[in-house]
Amino acid sequence: MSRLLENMNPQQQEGIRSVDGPVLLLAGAGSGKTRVITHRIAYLIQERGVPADAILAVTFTNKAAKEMAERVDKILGHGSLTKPMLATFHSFCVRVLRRDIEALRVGAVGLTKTFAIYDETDQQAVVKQALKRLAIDDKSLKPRVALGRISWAKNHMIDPQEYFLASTNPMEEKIAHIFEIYKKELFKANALDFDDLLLETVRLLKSSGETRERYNRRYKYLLIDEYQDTNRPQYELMKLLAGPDANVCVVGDEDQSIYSWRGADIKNILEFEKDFPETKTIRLEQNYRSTQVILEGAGAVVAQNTQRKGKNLFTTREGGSLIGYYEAPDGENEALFIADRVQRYLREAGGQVDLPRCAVLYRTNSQSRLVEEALRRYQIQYHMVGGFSFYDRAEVKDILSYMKLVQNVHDSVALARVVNSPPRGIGKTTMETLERMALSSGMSTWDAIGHTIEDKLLPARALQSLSGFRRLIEDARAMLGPDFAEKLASDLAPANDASLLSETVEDAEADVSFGFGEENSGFEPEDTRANSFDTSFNFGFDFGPSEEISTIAAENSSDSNAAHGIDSASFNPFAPVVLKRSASTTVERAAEIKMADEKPAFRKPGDAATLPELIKFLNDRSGYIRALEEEATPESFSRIENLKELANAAQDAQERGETLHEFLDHAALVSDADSYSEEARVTLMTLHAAKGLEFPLVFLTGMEEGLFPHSRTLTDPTGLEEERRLCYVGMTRAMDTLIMTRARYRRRYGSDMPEASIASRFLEEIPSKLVEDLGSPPARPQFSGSDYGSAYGGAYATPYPKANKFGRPNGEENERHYSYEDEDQSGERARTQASGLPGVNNRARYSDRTAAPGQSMDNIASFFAARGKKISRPKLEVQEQTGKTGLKQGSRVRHPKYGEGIVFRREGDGDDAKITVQFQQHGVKKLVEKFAQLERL
DNA sequence: TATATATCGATTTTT
DNA sequence: TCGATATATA
Repeated sequence: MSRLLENMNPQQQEGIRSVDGPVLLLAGAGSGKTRVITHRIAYLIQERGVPADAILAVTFTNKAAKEMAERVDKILGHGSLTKPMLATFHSFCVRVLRRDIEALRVGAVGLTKTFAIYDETDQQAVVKQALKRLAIDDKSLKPRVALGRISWAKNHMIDPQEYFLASTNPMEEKIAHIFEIYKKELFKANALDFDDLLLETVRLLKSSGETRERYNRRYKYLLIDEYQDTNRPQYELMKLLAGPDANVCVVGDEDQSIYSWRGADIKNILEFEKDFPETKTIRLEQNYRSTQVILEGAGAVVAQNTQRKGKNLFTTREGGSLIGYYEAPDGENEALFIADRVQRYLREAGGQVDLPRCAVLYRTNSQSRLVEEALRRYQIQYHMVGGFSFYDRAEVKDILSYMKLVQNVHDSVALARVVNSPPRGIGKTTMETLERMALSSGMSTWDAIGHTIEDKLLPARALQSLSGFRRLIEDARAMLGPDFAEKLASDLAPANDASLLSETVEDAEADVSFGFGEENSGFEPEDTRANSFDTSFNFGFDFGPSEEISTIAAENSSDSNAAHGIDSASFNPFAPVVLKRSASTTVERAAEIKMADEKPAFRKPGDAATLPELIKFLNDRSGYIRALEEEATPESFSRIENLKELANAAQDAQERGETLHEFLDHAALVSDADSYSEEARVTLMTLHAAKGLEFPLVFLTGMEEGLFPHSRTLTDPTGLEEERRLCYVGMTRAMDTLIMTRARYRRRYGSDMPEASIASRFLEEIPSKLVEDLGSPPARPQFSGSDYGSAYGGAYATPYPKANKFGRPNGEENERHYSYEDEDQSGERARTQASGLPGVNNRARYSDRTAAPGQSMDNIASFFAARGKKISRPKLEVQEQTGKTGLKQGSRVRHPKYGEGIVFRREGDGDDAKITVQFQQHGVKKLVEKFAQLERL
C-alpha cells in the first residue's frame, strides 16, 4: 500500500485514490479533509505520475491555499521543481486575466492587462458619484445598499439591462441605472471589482475557445475546496476549467455553508451529482477533532435544518466534558468571565504537551471590544483577526493609490483619492469641473486633466497645481521604464522652466525633509508603542511567500519575518538621506535616489526603478510624508511608521521578484483572515473567520436572539438555517472544551439603557444532558488600581446568591459597571440604585421591565430544567413589555403602509412605547406604538 | 479652501 | 459608541 494511504480510514483512502472523473467529497467537520486533499495531490504526483503543474486546487481563502501548499510540500519533500497551482478563486482569476484579458478586446476596445482592482471603498466612490449624477439623494438610497444589489446581480450573472427589465419598482429601476453607470465607469477606469474578476474570467473562457483549451490542456486535475460556498460564477468557472475530462473533485460540507449572503448557492453542492451523473460520492464521517459531547451537541443543532443531505458524524473520543454554559448579567461580565477562564486555562494547560490555544468567537465584530478590554485587564496577550487591515489604513491606501495611478492613470478613483492629499490646491470646484468634463467627453479624469492644461481651461492657479500633480505622476511613471533618470532629464527640463516658481519653492521645502530626518528618529519607538496598546496585535500584515498568487514562485521564498530585520537594515528607504542643499532639479534628485541605495546589484543602472524606490519617490515627491511630519502628532508619526512598513513590504516583494502589478494585486487580495497565526494562545474572531480552524478550548459568545441568530435573519427561514450552520461551525471548532455564554442584558450601540436579551434558540436545541451550568456570576470584582489579575479567581461555584451578586457598588465602579439590579433584587437596593439613575422616567421603565414577578429565569439550572418543557421563549417579553397591543419581540405584524414585518425591539412602554419593526419590503422602521396602526398577525 | 464642530445614522458575515 | 457626512466658520 502506498505510503500516502497509511493511517487513513477506508473513506479517506477512497478520497485519495479516486482521481479520475468527477468526485464529490462530503467532508464533515473535523473529518481530516485537508489531510485527504493534500494526500490526494501528492498521490496524483507520486503514484500517478501526474506533473505537479497539471494540478489546480482552488480554495476559498488565502489562508487555506497557503496551508495546503505547505502541507503538500511537506509530504512531497523538498526538491520538486514544479508545484501544483494552489490559489484562491480570485487570485487565480487575476493571474488568468493579467495574462489573457486582452483576448476579450474587440478592436481596440476593452480592458488591458494593467487593469486595476477596485476594493469596496473604490466601489463606493463610484456608486456615490453615480448617485450624484442621477440626482438621487443618498438618503433615500444608500450607496452600500445600491452596491449590495449590484453585487447581488453580478453574483447571479445579471447585467444592468436584465436587472432593469426585471425591476418591479422605481427603486430597482434606479439601481439598474446606477449599475449601468457603475459598469461604464469601471470600464473607463480600466478597472475590475472583486466580482468582475470571476465574471470576466468566465466570460473569457467562454468566448475564447483557444484560451479555454489552453487552460484545459494545462490543468488536467481540478480540485475545489469549500464547494458549498461557491456562487454562480465560481460554479461556471469550475465547469469551464473541468473541461471535457472532468477530472474534478469538489470538497465540501453543506452544513458549513455560511456565505449565501455573498451569493454562495448551497444548491451547487446539493446538486453536484446532477451536474455530473458519473459522480463518485464519498463521505467522510469520522470526526477526529471533537469529543462526543461536543459533536452531539453541534449535531443536534444542525439537525434542525431542512436544507441538508444529512450525515452521521461520529468520533472515537467518547464522552468528554459537558458543554459549559454561562449566563452573565451583562456584556462586561461575560467578557470578564471569559478572560478569567482563559487565564485559568492557560495556567493549567501550561504543563501539557500540546500548545494551549483557545478562541473566543462572536457573531459580530463589535462584540470583540469588551472581550479585548477584559483580556487586557487580565494582561493576557491575544490576537484578533479581522477588524481593520493594514491595507485599510488611510495613509497606506493613499500611497497605494498613488502606485495604482502610476500603473494605470485612468484609474479615476485612485486619482480622486490622491489628487489633493496632501493638499496641493486642487479643491472641490476644480475636481467637479474635471469630472464634468470627463463625463461629457467620455474621457478618464486623467485625460481631462491633460486637456485642461493644454487648452488652459481653468484659472492659472488651478492649472499650476494640476500640472504639478501631473508631472509628479508622470515622473513616477518614467521611473518604471528603463533609463528613467535620463528620461526624467529630457522630459522635465522644459517643464521646470514653465513653472519655475512653484517648482523651486517646492524643492526648497523638499530639501529640508527629504527622507526621514534625524530629528524625528527619536520619536518613533516611543510614540508608536503608546499608540498600539497591545504589542501582540497583528496588523494582518503578512507578506509571507507569494503563495497567495501561486506557489510556483515559492522556491525563492524566504521567511519574511526573519528577513525583515536584516533587509531593512541593509536597505531602508526611509533612512536619512543627506542631500546637497542645491539639489533642486528632479534629475539630480533622481540621481540621489539612485545613490541612496547602497545595496549592490539592487538594480542595474538603466533598469526600471524598484518598488521601494517608487514608494520612496512617491512618499517624498508627493509631499505626503512632509505633510505628516508637519502635523507632528502621535498619530501622524504612527502613520509614518505604517508607511515605513509599506516600504518594507515593497522591499520584501522586490526580493521575491514581484512586479508592481503583483505587489498591488497582493495588496488588494490579502485579507484579514490571513492574519491568523498558529502560535497565538488566544485568538479573537468572528464565527465566519473561524471556519476551518480548531482549538482545544472554544468560547461561543453572545448566544442571544437578535445577535445570534442575528436580527436580520429572523424573518427568513433560509437565513435562519444559515445562522444555525454558523452555530454548527462555531461549535465544531472545539476539540476538548466548548463554553457558550450569553449576556442577560446587552448594551447595543452604547445606548444608556441596556436591553434585556432572550437566550438564543440554538441553546435550546442542544440536549440539556450535554450542558453544564458554569455557575452564576461571582461576587463583584473589586477592581482597583491595576491589579485585576485574580479578581475573579474561583468564585463560580457560588449558587447564585442574589444578595451579593453585585456586591455593593463602590465609588467609581458604580459608574463604570452598569449596575443592573437583578430581577429578584429586592426593593431596598433597587430603590437606592434608582436615585443614581438619570431621570425618573427611565427608572420607572427600567424597574417595570425588570421587576415583574415570575419572569426571571434566575438561574441556569431552572432554565434548563424548564427547557425540557419547551417554555416559549417570548414568555419573558410578554410579561415585560407588551403595551396594549401585546406586541412583543418576534411578533408578526402588519402595517397599513409598510406591509408585513416582525417586531425586532421594543423600547419603553405606555404611550411612549417605540417599536422597531423589520418589514419585509421596507426594511427596518422605528414606530411609536400608539400611532402606528399595527395589526397583529 | 481647510478645518472644526455638529449632527446624523447605523450598526453581519468578506474574496 | 463609533464613524461618516454635512454644515459652519476661520
